[in-house]
Amino acid sequence: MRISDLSRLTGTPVGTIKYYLREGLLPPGRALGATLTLYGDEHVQRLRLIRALTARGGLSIAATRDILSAVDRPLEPLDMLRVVHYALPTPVDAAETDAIDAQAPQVDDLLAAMGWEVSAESPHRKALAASLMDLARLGVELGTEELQRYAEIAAAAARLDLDRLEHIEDRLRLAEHAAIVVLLLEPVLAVLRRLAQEDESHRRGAWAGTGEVAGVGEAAGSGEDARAGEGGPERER
Amino acid sequence: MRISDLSRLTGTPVGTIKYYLREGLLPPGRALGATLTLYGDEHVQRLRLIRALTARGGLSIAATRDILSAVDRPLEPLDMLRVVHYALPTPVDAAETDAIDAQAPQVDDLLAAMGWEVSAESPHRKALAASLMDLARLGVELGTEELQRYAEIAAAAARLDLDRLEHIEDRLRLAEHAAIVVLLLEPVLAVLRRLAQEDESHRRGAWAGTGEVAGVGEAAGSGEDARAGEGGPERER
DNA sequence: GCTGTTGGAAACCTTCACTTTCTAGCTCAA
DNA sequence: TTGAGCTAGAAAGTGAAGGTTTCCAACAGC
Repeated sequence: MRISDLSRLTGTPVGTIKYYLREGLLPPGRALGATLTLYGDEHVQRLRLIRALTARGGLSIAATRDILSAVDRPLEPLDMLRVVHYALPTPVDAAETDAIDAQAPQVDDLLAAMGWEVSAESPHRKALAASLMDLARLGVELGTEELQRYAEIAAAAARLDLDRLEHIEDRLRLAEHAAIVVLLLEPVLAVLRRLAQEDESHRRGAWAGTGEVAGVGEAAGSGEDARAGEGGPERER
Repeated sequence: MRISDLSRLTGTPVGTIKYYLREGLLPPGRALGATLTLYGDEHVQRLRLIRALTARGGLSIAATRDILSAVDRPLEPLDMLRVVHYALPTPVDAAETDAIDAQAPQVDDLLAAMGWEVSAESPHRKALAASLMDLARLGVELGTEELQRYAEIAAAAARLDLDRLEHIEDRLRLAEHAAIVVLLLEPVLAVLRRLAQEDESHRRGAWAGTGEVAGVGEAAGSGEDARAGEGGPERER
């Protein structure tokens, strides 16, 4: 197919496709002449992956390129995961290294307590320390015990994640799936958590207090609504 | 304290503080003259919250403003959660409404199966549908059953989240904590999941095949003794 | 042959989150 | 009381990111 077909099939403007080609996110097609280059189904799939990683996953073009280039190398699953993990943006302010390092023991303790085997160089150690520092500064102390409970939840998610990969034989398909599972299931989990938060706060209606609602009418900025199906506290577990 | 003190205490440049004032993220200080305005501890705390939400949570200035303005209204916990949820960016391409709506039944089924009570207008319904659409297009079908397992994990997280809020009496503190718990615990959970993924893939070493590592860094800390099963949550399986 | 598409490069655009610059007034130590 | 150094507030500028537009010559396909 030609570039216009690719554009039509994926809903991506031709200009954008050219941009991705230029940036090396999308491999070049098969050039048949000065004005004709053909693309295949793999380009369609790749383009969808690019859009999902950038638009949904919020990855930058550079991070996406790193991850895609890793996906194209047939790595061991473990290496694949590491490459994907390392390519991920971990916003850690260089100016705050000291304050962040102060949280490192708590991270080490957690990993030890969970019995997790994690490379000493994993960027996620620092990322976790940075988040804990933020929380501490804001007066929110996550106790060891509570952190462990979240860690167990994360472990359960990770087991499900890896279950999805376990049966895949083909290396390249595995690599692509690893990237998808790691990166695109994260927004899924995040949104499920928010939905669950809403339900859970309905369930705990009693705790919500008695009051009628103050001035909620003008919800901030965007979409507002009246409280639709408000069930109230009559709900069992 | 004056603006320079505020700057020093939080590590935020004066210019940036002025910018936040201008954008309405930070309430104005107490003006004592044409060139002297005093700020208090609440400004320090607010500034830290702004930095955490933007730098760590990745929120835009506009979303942060929405959330902060909600935090300043003493709402019911339930309303607070809703306002925070609604202010969140949910990247849903308007051009794809049709394809997204096609996934709505699956979302409804999930909510019904989980017994979750969620407002019909919740933006997260569409957000979830959009993610499922992406995954489907990429050839990753999340079966109902598997989706439910993730949903249970999310529910467990949500229960922990709300546990943190339950005992808070003061409305304004509660509002702030709700925002923190919803928004800043998300990166924590995400990073814990990644750490757990690494551990889990080590655990499944057999599946990883035999191979030595291609080109990527040091082998992950192999000879560690730290995996004491003590104290911490014992792993089953 | 005529109309429309393509490849490739370069210039351009928009948004975001700050930064810089400027003016004029004020504070405070010497 | 003087002058070096804040300070408020507005306006303009910056740099990165992620495209988008504009060209043009070379085809493609009817």
